[in-house]
Amino acid sequence: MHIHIYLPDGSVREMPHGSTALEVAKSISEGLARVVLAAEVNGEVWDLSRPLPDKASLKLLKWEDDAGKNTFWHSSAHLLAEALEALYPGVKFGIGPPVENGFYYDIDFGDYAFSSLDFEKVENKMLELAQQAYAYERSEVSKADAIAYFEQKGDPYKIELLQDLEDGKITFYRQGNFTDLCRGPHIPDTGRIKAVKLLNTAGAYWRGNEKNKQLTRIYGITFPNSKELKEYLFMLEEAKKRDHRKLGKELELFTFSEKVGMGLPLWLPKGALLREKLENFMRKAQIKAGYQQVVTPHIGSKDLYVTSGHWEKYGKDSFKPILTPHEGEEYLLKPMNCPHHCEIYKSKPRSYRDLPVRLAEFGTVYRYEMSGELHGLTRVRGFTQDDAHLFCRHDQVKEEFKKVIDLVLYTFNALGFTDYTAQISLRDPENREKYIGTDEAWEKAESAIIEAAAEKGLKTVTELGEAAFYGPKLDFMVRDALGRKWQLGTIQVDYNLPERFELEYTGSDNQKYRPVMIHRAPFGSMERFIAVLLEHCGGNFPLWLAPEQVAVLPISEKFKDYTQKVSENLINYDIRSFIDDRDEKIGRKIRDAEVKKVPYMLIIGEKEQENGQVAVRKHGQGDLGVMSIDAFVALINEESNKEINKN
RNA sequence: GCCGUUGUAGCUCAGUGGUAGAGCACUUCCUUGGUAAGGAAGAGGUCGACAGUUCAAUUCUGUUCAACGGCUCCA
Repeated sequence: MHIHIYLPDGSVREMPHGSTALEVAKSISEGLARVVLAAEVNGEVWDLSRPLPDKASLKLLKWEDDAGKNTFWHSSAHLLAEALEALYPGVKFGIGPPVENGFYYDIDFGDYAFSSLDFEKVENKMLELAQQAYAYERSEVSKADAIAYFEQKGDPYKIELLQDLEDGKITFYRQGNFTDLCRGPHIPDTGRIKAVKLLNTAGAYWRGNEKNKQLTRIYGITFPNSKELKEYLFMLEEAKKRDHRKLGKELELFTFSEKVGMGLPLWLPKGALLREKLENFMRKAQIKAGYQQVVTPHIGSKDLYVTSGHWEKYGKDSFKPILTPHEGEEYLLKPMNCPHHCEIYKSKPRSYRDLPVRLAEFGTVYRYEMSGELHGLTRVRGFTQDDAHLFCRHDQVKEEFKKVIDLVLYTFNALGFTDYTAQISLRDPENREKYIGTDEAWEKAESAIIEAAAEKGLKTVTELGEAAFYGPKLDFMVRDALGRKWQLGTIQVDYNLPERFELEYTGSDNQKYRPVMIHRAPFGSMERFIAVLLEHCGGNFPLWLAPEQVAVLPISEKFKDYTQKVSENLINYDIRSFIDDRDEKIGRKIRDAEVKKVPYMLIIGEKEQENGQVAVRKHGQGDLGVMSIDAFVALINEESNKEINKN
């Protein structure tokens, strides 16, 4: 009796009945058998030790495959649990899944405060257990037996998990002395794990619910060899160097002050200049796209937000209302610009001929974020949105949506973002009562977004249940230096606010109609965008954005007058520069300008003065030779123009 | 908000139950130097804040504030 196994290259292998994926690997080569971690059997990931069915399509998963890594890390989580059980008898186990970079296990340590000081001990224990090369053994158990096992062991979390599982589909995995409830699959044995590093600990609520007990989550990562671990740790160090909080301080872009308040960034001169450049870029693009700028106050009457529905839904996330001293009127620090813009729309009667009306504002908003949530510039309590609201007719929605996608892509392109994902967020079909608005309106909005994204050729992922309460949306997400995902640009359809504010326009038939509203912000917030941009370019801004474009470096004070002349020339051409006239050697001035990541340096000495030239040095590249001032100005202008207009 | 870690000079960080340290930055002086750190001197700290223990606390204990790593949330 033989079975037939189909391999990814199209070949078919004949194996004895009952053969496992590991045996298939061995039949190909011993080397392969040593590195294979798991098997994908008919699209499902399996242990290597399970007998294969006839006519199975088989893919052998190695470290290089994401599913292989996941299996490896999942097995590592079990190894961590085994080590913990050995070192801290009586600990209770939550869940221990693989994550993007490694794995974690949620542990109830009882009264013991587990901390990073314990890491080394646990790492050593893990390595010791790994060396025993215990096999991961799969067994099927009945629900009653499974519950009995954990009752006897005293693991209440596992019992809670078991309650939700269907009898007959429950499996245990055992390696060494440790048995865990687990769907699997796992790598063949612990011996594959050669390098172990625990990364950090964190509190995590059982099942992610704030009302439940908080467990200690231990994050770790493992590798099949120590070289890869070293490389990973090196990469982590490099990423830390790009952290926007570090670069923001070093490059003097922004700061925080306890006195001003947490989550409230202070923009230093260079950071403010950078923001201004980005705002001007967006303003110009928006004018081309037919937007009009408006300005609205930082506070608005509470009534405004009661009308918009935000008070009811997000009142707890706003700063508490401010009262006027005598009348006791209630005002909110504005958490949103849209209600204000609705009132601007209403300030005069609108005709169908006027639509779409596109109102834009760099609007600063204030939202209460929980203290533990604040994070550099990416999560703050006061921030400026590059906000705009488009009021249009139903038949214009899709077209407007597409134009906004164009604007977002133009922006990302100009700033060098190529690694982003577009997420379409739709309503949760199970929970329709969570949302404001009619089914009909929602269906129209959702199909408009899906069609617009498809026609623009966006690569998208669709998430059910991620929509805002008032409408579906399209978000653009990018990753920061440490791999964390951040939402930047957003486009949202809103059929709700026009209703609540009773917005109208007069149609060609002289009847009144409701416009549709589109909220959109290509940057999202200036703060978050700059944070991500800073990490993206590692502080080496494109020339057109660099707060300081040119450092003018005289070799000695003898060339003071000529240096001054060069500087005036640059100012005349709107090139941002500064003179370093300290009593230092030229090598020192160059070093300091390089560290500050100034794109260009001009070295001014006797030769340059005599010939009316400048010696040009480019950041990160070195000496470009001498040229006339005019030639340098042309070089700068050409480079900036090329950067902005690369679309 | 919750759990854990951290808090010493402008920055990066040593250190101690008995009057506080380094490097860089800063100030002054010397140096006038050609493509990534010239030399010397000086100034700078209520050791996050508030209590407690102690003859004595920056050090030990408690509380609090903030930052960091997560959880939860994100119009």
